[in-house]
Amino acid sequence: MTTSILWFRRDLRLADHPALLAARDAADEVVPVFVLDDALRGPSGPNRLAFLYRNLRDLHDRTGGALRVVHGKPETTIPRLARETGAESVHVSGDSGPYGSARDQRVADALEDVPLVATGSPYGVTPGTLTKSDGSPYQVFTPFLRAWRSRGLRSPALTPRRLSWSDGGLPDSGVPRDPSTSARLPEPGEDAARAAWAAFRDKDVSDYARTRNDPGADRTSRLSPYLKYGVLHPRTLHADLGTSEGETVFAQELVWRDFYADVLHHSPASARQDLRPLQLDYDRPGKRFEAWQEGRTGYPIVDAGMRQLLAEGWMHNRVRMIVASFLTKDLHVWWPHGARHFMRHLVDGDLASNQHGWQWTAGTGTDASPYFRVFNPVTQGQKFDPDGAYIRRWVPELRLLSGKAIHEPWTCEHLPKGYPERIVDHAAERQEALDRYQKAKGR
DNA sequence: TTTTGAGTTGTTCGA
DNA sequence: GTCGAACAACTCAAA
Repeated sequence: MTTSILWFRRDLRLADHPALLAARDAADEVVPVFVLDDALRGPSGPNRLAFLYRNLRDLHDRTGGALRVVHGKPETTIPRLARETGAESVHVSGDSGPYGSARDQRVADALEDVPLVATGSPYGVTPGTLTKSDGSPYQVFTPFLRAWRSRGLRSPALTPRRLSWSDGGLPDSGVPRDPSTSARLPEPGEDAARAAWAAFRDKDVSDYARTRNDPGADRTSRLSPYLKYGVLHPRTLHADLGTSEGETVFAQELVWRDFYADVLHHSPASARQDLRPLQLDYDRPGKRFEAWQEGRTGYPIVDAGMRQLLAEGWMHNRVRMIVASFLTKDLHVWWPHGARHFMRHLVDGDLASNQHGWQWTAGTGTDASPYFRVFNPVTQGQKFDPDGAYIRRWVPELRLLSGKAIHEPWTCEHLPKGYPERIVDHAAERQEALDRYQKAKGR
């Protein structure tokens, strides 16, 4: 009897899983394991951790109770598990992130004679594989998208009909208790993920090109938490998509994930620093930063978004841009402060998408918005939440305001009870942001 | 080799 | 109200 280990990381599913097939083909029985790595648990925050644990319980059930969840450093636990189970190979989905790639190298070294076999990745195209004709990485999305499309779609991996899971004789200490969180998190598990995808595909994707920017309608796919942990693979989604306008736009949104993962793969330091330093003068995060975190800025669309983040561990993408612009351009705070707050709370917090989404807004990233593109929180609200449905949902103090006043409550004779004054004047701070940029340009 | 045009997500101002 | 211009600098691919 031969044994292989399937080490799950960001691929918590059994369907469309190439590394799972590789593990099965390599041995008679497969021992599924997951390592709770403190280096990753620390920055995850309770929302993402709770969602992770719930998905691990689903995976435990799906593997007939064979999944073993172990604590410790991967470079010590994986070799130990390989010894204890007598595994002849360890299989993973590749990880090209700054932490993951270094970790996998350490594990491969520590495993010595037992090969660590990487098959596939959490992305439609493995980061690092699409390059320009001169071999250098793409800096701009649209050429990346063209290259992505011309490469062609890969077919989903078959789901094995029979698979001999084994616990390898290892003790089952179970999945830890969920950390305490009051956020309403999405339903965990592969069935829930596939149901969410089917519902979106059958209904909302047809009108996605139009409705995706309407936070009140709330008709985006909400699949990001499943994609983050690989409960769904983007390849599965691409394979199901047709060529209508909505489907094309949605597919393109999925490619953004691949693009940003590719950028981070080539510039790992950009997770913590400016990809393209601007040398701007920034303000230290203080009281205003706290007001932003808590949704008390006095700008309704900003406060609605920040409160949704705390309540759901998720924020509509249009609003993510608005609140990011507010922090970086109106409060002049360096983007990593905002990105860290997002990563603490987001249930979908993907390092590449989050850090580079922030850098796009801040103007320090690849394909960055020009410095003069400063979002106006009032006009953004009027344009994308015209009847104020989104604001009313998240800022109850403003529920009774008329459609027009809800984006500018300070124009009312009395500010509604409990709602704060504006912490800054947008017009003045916009000018301040432009002035600071002009100053930095001379450096 | 050089040139040219287009490039996720915006705002303001003045005609 | 509507519309075009201006607001940089750089990447990339096609001509």
